[in-house]
Amino acid sequence: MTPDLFEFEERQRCRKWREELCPGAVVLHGFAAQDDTAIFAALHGVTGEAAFRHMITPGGFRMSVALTNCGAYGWVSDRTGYRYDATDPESGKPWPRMPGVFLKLAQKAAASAGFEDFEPDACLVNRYEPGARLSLHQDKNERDFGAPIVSVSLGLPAIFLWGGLRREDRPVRIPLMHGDVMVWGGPSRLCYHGVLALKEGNHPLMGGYRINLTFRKAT
DNA sequence: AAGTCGCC
DNA sequence: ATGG
Repeated sequence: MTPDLFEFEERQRCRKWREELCPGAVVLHGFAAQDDTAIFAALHGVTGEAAFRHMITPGGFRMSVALTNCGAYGWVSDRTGYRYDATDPESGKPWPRMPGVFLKLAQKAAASAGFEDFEPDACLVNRYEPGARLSLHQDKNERDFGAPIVSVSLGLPAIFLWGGLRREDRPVRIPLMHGDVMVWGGPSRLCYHGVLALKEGNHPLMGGYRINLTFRKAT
């Protein structure tokens, strides 16, 4: 198959995905770029209180992505399962409070995508190093799927995988760069998604990492 | 179960 | 290298 034909078919698939599989998902290119130094400073505050760690999946595997949380609730995984917890299992203390710059950014992005009054109570902070990946999954540990998901990309670029509502739906590849924000909710709230293994690189602000902030209403 | 592997 |  020629590259042109491949690109044409990929475009067709993207259109089908937008219109049929995941309506309501939005990519806001560069939306967070202007705030990146403030976000970076706030991030240091959060990770100083609750360090990145590699959680264990119920299957007993170590996740390649390191994560921590801020906000009233944090997403945790161990051999017993996935859940939201108000305390950090590493320290027994509450998660760091959600920085104002995080909350405002999430609310502004949600509103831009048509979701007014987004009140996230959980912010997952994912750190990808080269080789780290996230296989296809749904965000479904939240109590109420009425609220959207807001996902902020910082640092090294990554290829995001956007699937449909069924695991068998072949994902579309979406390149995400520093400052890009994705919002999905409504009919696309439970779409499968993942991230391909991160490539090596250097970013002026984030160095050799990709940081992803994911805002959710957990309760 | 948000993982990894071997095989094709 | 990629994907089932």
